[in-house]
Amino acid sequence: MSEFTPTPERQKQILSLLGKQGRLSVAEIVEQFSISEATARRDLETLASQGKAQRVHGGVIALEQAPPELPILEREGEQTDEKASIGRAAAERIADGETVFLGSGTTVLEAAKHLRERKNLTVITNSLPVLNVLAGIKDITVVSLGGQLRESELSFIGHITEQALAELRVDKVIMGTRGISLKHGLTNDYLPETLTDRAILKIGRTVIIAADHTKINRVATALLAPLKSMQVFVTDSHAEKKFLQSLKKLEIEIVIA
Amino acid sequence: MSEFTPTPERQKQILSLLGKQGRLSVAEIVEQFSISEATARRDLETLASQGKAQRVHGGVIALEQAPPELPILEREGEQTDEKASIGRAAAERIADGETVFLGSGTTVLEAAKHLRERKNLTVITNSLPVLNVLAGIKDITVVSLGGQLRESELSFIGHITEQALAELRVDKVIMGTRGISLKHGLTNDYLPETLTDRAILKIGRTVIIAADHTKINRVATALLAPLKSMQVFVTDSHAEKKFLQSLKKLEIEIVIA
DNA sequence: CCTGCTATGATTGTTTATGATTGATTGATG
DNA sequence: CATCAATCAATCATAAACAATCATAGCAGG
Repeated sequence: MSEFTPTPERQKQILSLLGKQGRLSVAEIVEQFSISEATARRDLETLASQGKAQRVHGGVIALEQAPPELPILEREGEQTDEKASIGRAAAERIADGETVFLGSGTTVLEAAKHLRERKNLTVITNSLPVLNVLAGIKDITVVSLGGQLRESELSFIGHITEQALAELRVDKVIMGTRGISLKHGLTNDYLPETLTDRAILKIGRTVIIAADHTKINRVATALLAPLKSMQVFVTDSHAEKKFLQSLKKLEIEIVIA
Repeated sequence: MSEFTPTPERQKQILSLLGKQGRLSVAEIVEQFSISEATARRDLETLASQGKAQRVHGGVIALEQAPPELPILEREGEQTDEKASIGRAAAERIADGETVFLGSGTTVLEAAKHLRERKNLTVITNSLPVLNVLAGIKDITVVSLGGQLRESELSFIGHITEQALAELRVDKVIMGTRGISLKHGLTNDYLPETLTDRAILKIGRTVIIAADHTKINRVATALLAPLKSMQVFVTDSHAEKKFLQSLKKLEIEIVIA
């Protein structure tokens, strides 16, 4: 893979780290990015001059942010790189002209970002962030399931959601999961969402599950569906080989992002 | 390998690679396509000048798609002050604990902003901006009608929307309008939305129409509803007195923001 | 065959990003 | 408030990346 990290890119990463941690020392940056102190300071100087961070002796601190950090936003940032490439790989399974359902979660959101250049696409979703990412894009018809907005995930669930699902069919479904294991299949951790998610799985001919390696062999509280309800599994290169082998035996296609 | 690749084709491939990796160094391109650095740079220059990639020292990075300015956002700014105070006045008609429907449009969006501090409120909406304004707020239950997203207004319309409406009833409806006249009543300018809007008017016991004075005596293309289907009209102080008098005779409550 | 055009690659001097060095500044600690 | 280690700004050196220029090869049209 490319180790090429241009300066603006690195500064963005610093900013993102800063957002997560609230503050960063020069030393931390030096270590994290393998750059000299001089460069680290120059980056901080740049960010400070752009008003994106506040410089202090020894490092930087994040600016006070007005909008309350929503859970889904907080979670963004963990395994960011993996999630981005998984999302990208999942998006590549979608062709121009198709109708696709996108579920909630940060990985799926990454996939949505990469669908913006598709032509003549119809996207159905129950995720508010996905709606925002795809709203107003030419050549993409966006359909939202309605329903009650679940705060933590910013996704719609409930009776209205399921009623809307009953009217729709799609070529492909891209969903995330909280846990995937050979024994328990796909699991979630919020029961009311499970009913909605099950309904979603049924409307697609091809189900693509996108999940980074930390989800593997993990079991969340609510059983969602057996493994065989998915056709494609997209994950990152840290995924345990043995697990992937077992999936292959179940005739599930494996994509390593 | 070693196929001849015409220049535009190669540039497309570079773009596609960039989409997958997020960033590309000149060196990577040189290697991948067996071309000289000069050519690689020329390609990147071309792509950058077309706005398809962002050039940085050492290579390029993928653009983060700056969401195109949406019509509704552009429209924000006209009569901003009036709309803000109309929105506030409309929001004041809503009490803690009520269930309210918010339609689309900038004036209603202003009302939504002022509902954020209400307790135990249930808000139903078909407007994406309203969803975003109220998402994740404690003490507010947010319910979205689903449906097809109408680009220009960022509102949901269509069959799914109306189906969801059939299941819901609210205490109060706050809506905007494109035109309001004594003779033609409330009018809109996009026919498919009209059906949805009519359905919305039916689910509320009290209908509050919020519209600045420029909408008065204006007639848009699609007839929406007669004046008597609204109970409260909120407008600004520039509204024509005679018009307001006539509304009062129809037992419509007038609120001047 | 020539002529002009385009894409390319090589060469050049210039600019940029970076890391090292140095002496100044800071702020913690006794 | 004096001391000292940490941190800093300023400067310089260097290697990588760059833009500009020119030369060449391939090709189209006359």
